[in-house]
Amino acid sequence: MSEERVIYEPKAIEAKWQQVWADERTWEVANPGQPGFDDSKPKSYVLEMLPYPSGEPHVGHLKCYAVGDAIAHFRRRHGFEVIHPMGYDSFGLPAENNAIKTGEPPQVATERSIASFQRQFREWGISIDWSRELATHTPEYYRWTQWIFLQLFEKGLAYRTEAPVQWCPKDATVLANEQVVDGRCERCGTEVVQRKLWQWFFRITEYADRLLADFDRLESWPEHVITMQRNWIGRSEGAEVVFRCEEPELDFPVFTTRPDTLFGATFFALAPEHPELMRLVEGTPAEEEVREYVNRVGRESAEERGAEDREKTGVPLGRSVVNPVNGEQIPMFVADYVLMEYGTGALMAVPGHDSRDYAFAQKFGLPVKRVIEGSDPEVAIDDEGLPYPGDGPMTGSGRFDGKGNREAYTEIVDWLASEGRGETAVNFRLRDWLVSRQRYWGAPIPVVYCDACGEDGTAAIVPVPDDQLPVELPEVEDYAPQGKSPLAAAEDWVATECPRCGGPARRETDTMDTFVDSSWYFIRYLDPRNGEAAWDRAAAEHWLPVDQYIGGVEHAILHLMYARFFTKALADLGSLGVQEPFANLFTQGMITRDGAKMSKSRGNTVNPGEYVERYGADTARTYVCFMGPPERGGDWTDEGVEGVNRFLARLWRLCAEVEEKTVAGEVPDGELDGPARELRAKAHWAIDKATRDFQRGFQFNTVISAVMELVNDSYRLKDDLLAGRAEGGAVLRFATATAASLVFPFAPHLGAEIWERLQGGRVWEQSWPEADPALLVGDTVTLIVQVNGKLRDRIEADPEASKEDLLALARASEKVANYLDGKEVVKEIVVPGKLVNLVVR
RNA sequence: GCCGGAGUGGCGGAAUUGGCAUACGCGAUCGACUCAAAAUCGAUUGCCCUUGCGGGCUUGUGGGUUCGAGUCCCACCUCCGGCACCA
Repeated sequence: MSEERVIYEPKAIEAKWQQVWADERTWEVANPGQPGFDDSKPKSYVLEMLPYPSGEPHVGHLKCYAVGDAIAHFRRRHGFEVIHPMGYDSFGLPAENNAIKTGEPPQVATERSIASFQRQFREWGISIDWSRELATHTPEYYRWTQWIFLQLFEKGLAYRTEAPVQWCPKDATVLANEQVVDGRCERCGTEVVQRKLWQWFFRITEYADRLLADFDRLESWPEHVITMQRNWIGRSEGAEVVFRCEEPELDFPVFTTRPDTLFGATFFALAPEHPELMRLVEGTPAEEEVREYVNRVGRESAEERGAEDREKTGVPLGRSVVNPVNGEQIPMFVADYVLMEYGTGALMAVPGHDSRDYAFAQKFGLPVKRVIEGSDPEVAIDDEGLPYPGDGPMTGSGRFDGKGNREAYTEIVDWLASEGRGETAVNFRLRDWLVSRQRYWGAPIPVVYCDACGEDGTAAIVPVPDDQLPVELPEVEDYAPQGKSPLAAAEDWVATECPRCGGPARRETDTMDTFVDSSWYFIRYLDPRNGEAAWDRAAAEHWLPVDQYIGGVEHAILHLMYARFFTKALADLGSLGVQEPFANLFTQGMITRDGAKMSKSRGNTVNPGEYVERYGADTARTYVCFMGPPERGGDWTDEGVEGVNRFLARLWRLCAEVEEKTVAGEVPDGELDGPARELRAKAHWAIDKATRDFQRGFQFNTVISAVMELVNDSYRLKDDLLAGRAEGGAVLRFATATAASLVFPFAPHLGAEIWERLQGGRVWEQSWPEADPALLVGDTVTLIVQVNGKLRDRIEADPEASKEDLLALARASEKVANYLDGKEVVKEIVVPGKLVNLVVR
């Protein structure tokens, strides 16, 4: 090279290696029993959440796959057989909304977007096993989504019922509870309204306890994700207690976490949606007012009703129930602070010890009764110190008076249980998963309705038999929902034959929530071309669970909980041998720009393709890993990208010079001195640091900074090394190749190229380098000398020096002597190899 | 309100077990190269006082433990995320 300038041109390097990986199918792995299966290696399943293909990949995708790919490479080079597949979560609303707007069929836009993702994943050099690629919108895939649905149906885990559900008027579909955020549709932000509709549900509530208990089976999940799921499931222990209404004769069970306050119940409230409500008031003077109230509440949005400082409202029913602990008649109300979705839709109100009941009692002039001694000034409103939510001795509670409320709690429940009027109970906030959608672009729910097979004028639900799957999406003209699924318009498709009796029947026209598709894709990757079964049991057995899952924290509740539920249900069905799908979870933080979340409307989006074009994929990938700890967010800056590009270019130029001026060969592992000794030690330090930080929670930012230090030192020492003996050149070559080897998981093209030039062969076939522990100990250590805890001198010392030697060294320091002058040393602290602290008076 | 997480230079961040605070990168300043610029290479860069030598201060705030605290304990402030009339 000599005078000619060496320029880092990533385009050529990247194209070269991408071609190698494609031609040689480098990242493909075989299943047990297939040719090429390597049973000598332990397996590792590294998986990033599959992308939703809408438009072009954005910078969040780049980060997710850059992080996952680094992990995959690291594991491969630690001797693992790594399975690292990719697919597309390709059903869903955006493609359909686009279709409504433009008339372009959703499959066309979806497949165009998939092509763009495929191209960019290849341009980014992500090490994907392309032989396992899948897309959830293809009949080959959703055939098995439908099969799983039917398995759940047979087991009673999928069911159809009429229930009040959240309806998004804009998207004209129902939503799962999890998809309603602050009373608004998660996707479009429209306020949702409640409707009573016939819908399909998955019985996830049956798994609530196991979803909680099995957090213990996970190896490593971020604590906050577990906490969020735990809160979402919302398990409360308490009691179910029956309050009897004598006129009309009806039993009203309630759930309470405070059976110890039963003697303080002074009224009783029902949710406006309570099924027995109208029966209670029919033909009474209260009927009119109650009906109006219920209608008014029904018109309100979930957001209005859930508003924080909302004043309590309600209407007396003119009826009463009997408190089972003391026989008192207490008045009944309908009140909208009672939620039909939680507990039994009815509650016993204890205004003395619950602030909401207290507020209601105040408004309606109802009695407030103290049954537990004590006061909490933080919440107490009145002079009596009520309401009081805390613990204390019982009062006003008959024979329980004087006992601690915790003790009374158990006794009251036992007593009610013996009388058959109550029992301990557990309640969950978690609701069953509403999976039907009145939309086009999803997997059809594979059932038909047959009048002939039904009874009492209701049609029978008949599952579509396995050999008739998939139930393929029909083509339609108009994708716009009309309050019912657009599939309903495909009349030829809807009209079918009953698989049971052969008579005329109608297909279900709802499709499945796309979260159903993504709840099992990680299993399909293991056997993606299987036309006979959803997966081969042996393949699933071998690869599962996912050893490392990587994705955005926004899926902490929805996707991750649904996938856990599916895994457990499929295990119960005998189709899987694991209880948890994802042993380790890593959630990457969001990249912002100018301190704000990227959005088209704000105009602060980053198109990764542009940066890949300008600086190369290696720079873009390394940058997102270097910005900060990957689990945290970070702000994208062009200067930062340039800095990383500068570093890679610097490494590239170093390689060029080393290639020209040194010869390939082993590093002398014997005695070295001077810069050769120093740089060899630095290389081993970098190996050690990079390896530990990689393992310690994927701290890629410091892994990369260690490689930067190695490159910086190589520059600093290279002229000396090249001018000196041959060993110097060998060490420089070793240091440069080591830098390439360590940076490979982030910048795979450059890493591969430099390794090939300097050492020959494929870097990904090399074991991850190991630091020689003997070289990690320096020739000297810097002894910190403190006087009264303040740094006064640094002295180079022998790492093996004894405490006495170190003390003598410290006392011999002139700088230290100034501070000891005329003072008495009262204490000497010596930490061998580190510091001496002299305490003087 | 409840439950998490975080506060370190001009900026992103580092600091492994309680032991050199500010690694690495960005930005800035200066120098070399150049007619010049860019690129590159090298140097400097926490704050304050000081011509210099040198000294003092510094990890959101206040206290504590310790020979020694960014790190541990107590109280508080601020920001971010999640949940929120859940009986």
